Amino acid sequence: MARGATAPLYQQIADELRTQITSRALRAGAQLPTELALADKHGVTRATARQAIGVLINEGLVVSSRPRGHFVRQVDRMIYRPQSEWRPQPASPEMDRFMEEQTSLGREPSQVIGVELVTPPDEVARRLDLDSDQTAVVRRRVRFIDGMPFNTNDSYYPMTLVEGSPIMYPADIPQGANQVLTELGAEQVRAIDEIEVRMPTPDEVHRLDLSAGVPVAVHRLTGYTHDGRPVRCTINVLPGDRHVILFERAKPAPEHETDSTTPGGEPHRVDGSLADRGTQ
Amino acid sequence: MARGATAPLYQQIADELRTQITSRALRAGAQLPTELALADKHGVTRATARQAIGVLINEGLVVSSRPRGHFVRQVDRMIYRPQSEWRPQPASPEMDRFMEEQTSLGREPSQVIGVELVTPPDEVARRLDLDSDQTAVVRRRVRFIDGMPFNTNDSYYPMTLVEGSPIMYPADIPQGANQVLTELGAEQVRAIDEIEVRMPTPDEVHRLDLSAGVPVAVHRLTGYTHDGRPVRCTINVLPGDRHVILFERAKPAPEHETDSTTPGGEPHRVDGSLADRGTQ
DNA sequence: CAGTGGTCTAGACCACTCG
DNA sequence: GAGTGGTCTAGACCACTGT
Repeated sequence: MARGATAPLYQQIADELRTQITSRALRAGAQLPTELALADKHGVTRATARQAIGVLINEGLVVSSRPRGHFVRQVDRMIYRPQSEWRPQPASPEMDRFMEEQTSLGREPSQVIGVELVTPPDEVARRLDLDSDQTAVVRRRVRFIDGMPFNTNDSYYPMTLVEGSPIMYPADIPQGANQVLTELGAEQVRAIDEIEVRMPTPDEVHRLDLSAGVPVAVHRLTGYTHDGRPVRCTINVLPGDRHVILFERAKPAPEHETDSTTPGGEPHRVDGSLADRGTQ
Repeated sequence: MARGATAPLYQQIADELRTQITSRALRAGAQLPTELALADKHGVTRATARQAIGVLINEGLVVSSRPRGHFVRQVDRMIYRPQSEWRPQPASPEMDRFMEEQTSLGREPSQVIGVELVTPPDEVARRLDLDSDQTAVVRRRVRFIDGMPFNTNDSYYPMTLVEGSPIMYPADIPQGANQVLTELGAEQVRAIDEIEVRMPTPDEVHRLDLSAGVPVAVHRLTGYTHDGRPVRCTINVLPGDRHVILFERAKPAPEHETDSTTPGGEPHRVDGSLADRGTQ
């Protein structure tokens, strides 16, 4: 870079537009110059102007609203709080600050799409300790807010555990699935949350109505009973432009102190039996 | 879809290649057909074949290694565990299963890039309860694994708090920054983790050597003392193809039970003073 | 130096929406 | 019907890497 060589034309154009967007000269929702206007202004063909806009689209800064034009993306994220299943109210006053305003706008119940009996995908079977021939019950739903798809939510339960319970039926469970598990003698008292970040699959793009340049967070939740038996595995797909994931933590009771400045500590390579490998 | 209209040619080609990749007919690391070969095979021009490959690149499935060709992306994620600052060892046996193998491969200490005095960006000032004219100390680092940049880590502290302490100097802190805070009478006992997902900025692409189609998770950690004073704000940028974020949780001591099946509960719109708004 | 991908031009036609 | 973006062609030249 900057070694005498000049950047490609489309990058220069993209850089100029990006600067206008990040500096708010072009505000969220504003229309960009048309491809022809951009091409004229910079003395290039429309294809090159288009390539510049394509860069910004893939960065998630710009959306195309055909055939009206290109517009600066508007983002409006909602708080997603995995801990709310056990702690509906935040435990700390600090947490309240993150949630103090407009916490109740546009709520709609999530919609149960259906219940299926399946041989679970590998990633689920491993987490539920199921053999490849054992079946699981999956409740699939898509959550909507203001009529827009917001996230998907697939909860898997071992078939042997939930057979005959309300979990098997595609209706809302008024008392909540966790309460049903407790009544089945399999109260979920611990959980592990995994969060992975990637670009969506075409199927996810379709189900969640995602536009280009929007990554997703995949939140996998595995719930365990007191004696360490996995009883449920939930896979949530959260569009990146619609969510902030929030956790709150407290320092555990002191035994021996071990501190590190860097959160995350030393990374561990994911090669174990529970890890997903290969291409995405 | 499928309403008589046929998909664009480049989409058809992209679909065919994607199927080969997800079915492992084309394995991670394998080379794709050259653009010319693809064009010939499908009777289109090179530009169209190129457009098809571009789709897969932006989905993160394919990388270009110029001028050798295009290859199926190889992903290898490491575990990132925010809780390890307080709990170096997992609390539950289930957690061990996620970390049982090759936990120590390729470790290298993170590298302290520098310490600066700055007026913190808005997102940090809000979280640290600083006025816009108060300064903060920021320790910037990039973590490397096997010589590759792995994530960035910027920790901000209120200047008035850490003045004169080892936190001000760009050397490693053997006892850890948390211990220094404790010695300063500001022990961090609670924390809030925020995780946001988006495409990287050009600067992040450069610093982390990201290729196209790789989103990032932004992990913001705010640490609080016993009396609720924020004492540090860390912003980590984690490339999506290199990390899985892991949390473990236990059900809090029972008071009144309130269960919900859906983790995340009802989303809350992020409009508060701590939220970041607008474009990305 | 052969072969790859990266950039760019100069056209063309289409589908859709808005006035 | 005018104007927008979406798709596609048929070329051209360049930069870089491996042999």
